[in-house]
Amino acid sequence: MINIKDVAERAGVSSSTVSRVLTNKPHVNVSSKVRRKVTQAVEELNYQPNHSAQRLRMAGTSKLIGLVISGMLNTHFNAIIHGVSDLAYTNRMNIFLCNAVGDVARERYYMSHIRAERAAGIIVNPQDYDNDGPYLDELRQAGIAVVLLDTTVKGYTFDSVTVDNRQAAYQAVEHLIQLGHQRIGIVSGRQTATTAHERLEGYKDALRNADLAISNDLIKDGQFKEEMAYRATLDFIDMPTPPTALFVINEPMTLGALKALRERHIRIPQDIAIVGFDDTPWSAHIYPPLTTIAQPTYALGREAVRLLMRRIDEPDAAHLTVTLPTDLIIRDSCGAKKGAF
Amino acid sequence: MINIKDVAERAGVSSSTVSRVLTNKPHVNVSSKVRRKVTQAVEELNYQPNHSAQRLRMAGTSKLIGLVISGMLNTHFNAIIHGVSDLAYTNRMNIFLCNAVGDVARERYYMSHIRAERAAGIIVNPQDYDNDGPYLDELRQAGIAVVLLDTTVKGYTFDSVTVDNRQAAYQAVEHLIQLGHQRIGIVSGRQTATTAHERLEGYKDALRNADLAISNDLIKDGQFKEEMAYRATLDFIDMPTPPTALFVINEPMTLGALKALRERHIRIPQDIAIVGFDDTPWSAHIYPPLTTIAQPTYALGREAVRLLMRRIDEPDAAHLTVTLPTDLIIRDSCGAKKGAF
DNA sequence: CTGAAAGCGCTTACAG
DNA sequence: CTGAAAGCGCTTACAG
Repeated sequence: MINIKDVAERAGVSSSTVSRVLTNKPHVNVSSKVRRKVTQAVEELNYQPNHSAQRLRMAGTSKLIGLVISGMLNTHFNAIIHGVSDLAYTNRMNIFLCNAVGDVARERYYMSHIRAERAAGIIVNPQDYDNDGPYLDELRQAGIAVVLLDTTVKGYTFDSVTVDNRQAAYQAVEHLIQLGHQRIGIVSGRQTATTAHERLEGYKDALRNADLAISNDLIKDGQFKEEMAYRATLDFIDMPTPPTALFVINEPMTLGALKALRERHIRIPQDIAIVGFDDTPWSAHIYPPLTTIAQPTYALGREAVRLLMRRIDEPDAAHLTVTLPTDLIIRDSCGAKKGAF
Repeated sequence: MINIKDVAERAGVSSSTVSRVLTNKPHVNVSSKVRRKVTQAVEELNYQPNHSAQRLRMAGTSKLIGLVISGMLNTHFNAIIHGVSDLAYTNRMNIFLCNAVGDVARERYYMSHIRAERAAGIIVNPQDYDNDGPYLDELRQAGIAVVLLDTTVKGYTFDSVTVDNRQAAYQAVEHLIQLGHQRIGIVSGRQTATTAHERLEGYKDALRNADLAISNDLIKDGQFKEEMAYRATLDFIDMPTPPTALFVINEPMTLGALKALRERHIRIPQDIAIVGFDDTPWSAHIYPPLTTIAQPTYALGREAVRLLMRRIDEPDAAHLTVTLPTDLIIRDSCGAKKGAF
């Protein structure tokens, strides 16, 4: 592996000079003759500066960012990664992808890795509202910019990018109520995630607002997982008086609910209406086309990077929360297009 | 940001000693008293060794791997990333995620970044069969282990993990032929990707084997993109004698084809049968449920890491190609379940 | 068992 | 305009 000294030797200059032409700063002058010799040597040797050495030398100018997400099997996060990677590329920042897979210990491991790498920043979808705060604050203390994605964290304020989950859920459930549903079940997620908590609150708001009772029988925890939602849905079906509509608060769980309904030959929306959360390219093609809350996923990813760049530039700027709009996409699974119940 | 010297000072030892207890190598001895003092100081100061410095010092022992994929909006790659990230985590390797987005220049940028980071290895889905070889060989010369994913590269041999694309395509098209189809269109991809090339060859094999003519009218390039496939499908529909069946060779393009068919109210499979490539959790829920070739995506990701670890350990081992099996999942879009034409 | 010293590959004041 | 030297934070022979 060739280094700056090799280049210097080949070009017949000092390594200081090589560095100068390569870093190419506005106010340092190098004669064009020397510049040419160096450039040529770099090309001939196919020299590539060692980023580790550069980072070591220039502490605090890292071009690395950590992206910690809680799962890959979810179009929501996939699209966020897409948005993050695009704007990161524009800024020539490089991404450590950290897939926590819903495992808090693994999330912690990744956080410490990001610190050990002296990344400039971290974009994270915290999994543990109650306990992640101190860990993230530690990163911040260590000079790493922190931006939260989707969820927030107890006791600490960070820049964050999210949607109004409560309002979005309210809108979804209100829509079902307007279609005449009175018994609406919700397949919710881990309440340690603020997204799940807020979506559940939005569900309750909508019921309250319509003077409908809030019944614990109609609230089931699918833990954001397909399999758990599958079982929760079966439980709903097996109730003496099953709900006439279901609100399922993420994509994998919507798949689980659909699976359960299919197996039991429950017709959608005639027997049970469904509204999901998160739109995917497939949503329009399923049977029946899925009514769902769409999040601006790609934009969420981009905004996260934007906030991060700002925080890196101005570590002491006021904290910002960017809230992006959601969209209730009405298709057929809610029954709206076939008339109210 | 605190460093090893701070720890040494606090513990009242030299930084050599701190390093010794932290690296914790089998045959170096540190008295348990000193060990305790160091451990305590590390905890009190919440010290985290600087990975860049470690890498610089211990050249050739990087724990970083680059993962270069050609797109994020594709369940295939998402699941591969999942597999890669899981096994990487097991090996405590960390991932630079590089989303080339179908852009060769961006792919090249990422390759040079990975080299500049002195990563231990790179797992890459090369986009350009004709020209990527020399770039990847350069990485290899620089001591970076290379594993190819899905596609290969002209003129150079690397470890690679893939499926038998030609055979898989053959099976898909043969299935359509057995159902009575004689005019089978293919929505193919960039021929600079070996996957696309091989799938097209498999398509031709199946036609030839059934003594059916290979017509260029029935071969359209969707460039692996939804929008292009949408247009290609419209073109198919508008032919004087449209095909009675379509083979679409990846997920985004299948979405595009479905969209075109829906818009024109073409019934599947009665008017046109469809077989896709790549299974997703949604495939079973669409209307009609999609017949498709499923790839073992998660396993592909894991195998790629396995090959990479092997190559890192034994840089001069013989090159390996791991070929994983695909599965033709017969649902309804091919018409098999409703009887042959 | 422990410490002082060298060196990994860079960048950047400091001289000239 | 260019070079010699120091130093970023580590690890590891080398002494003792």
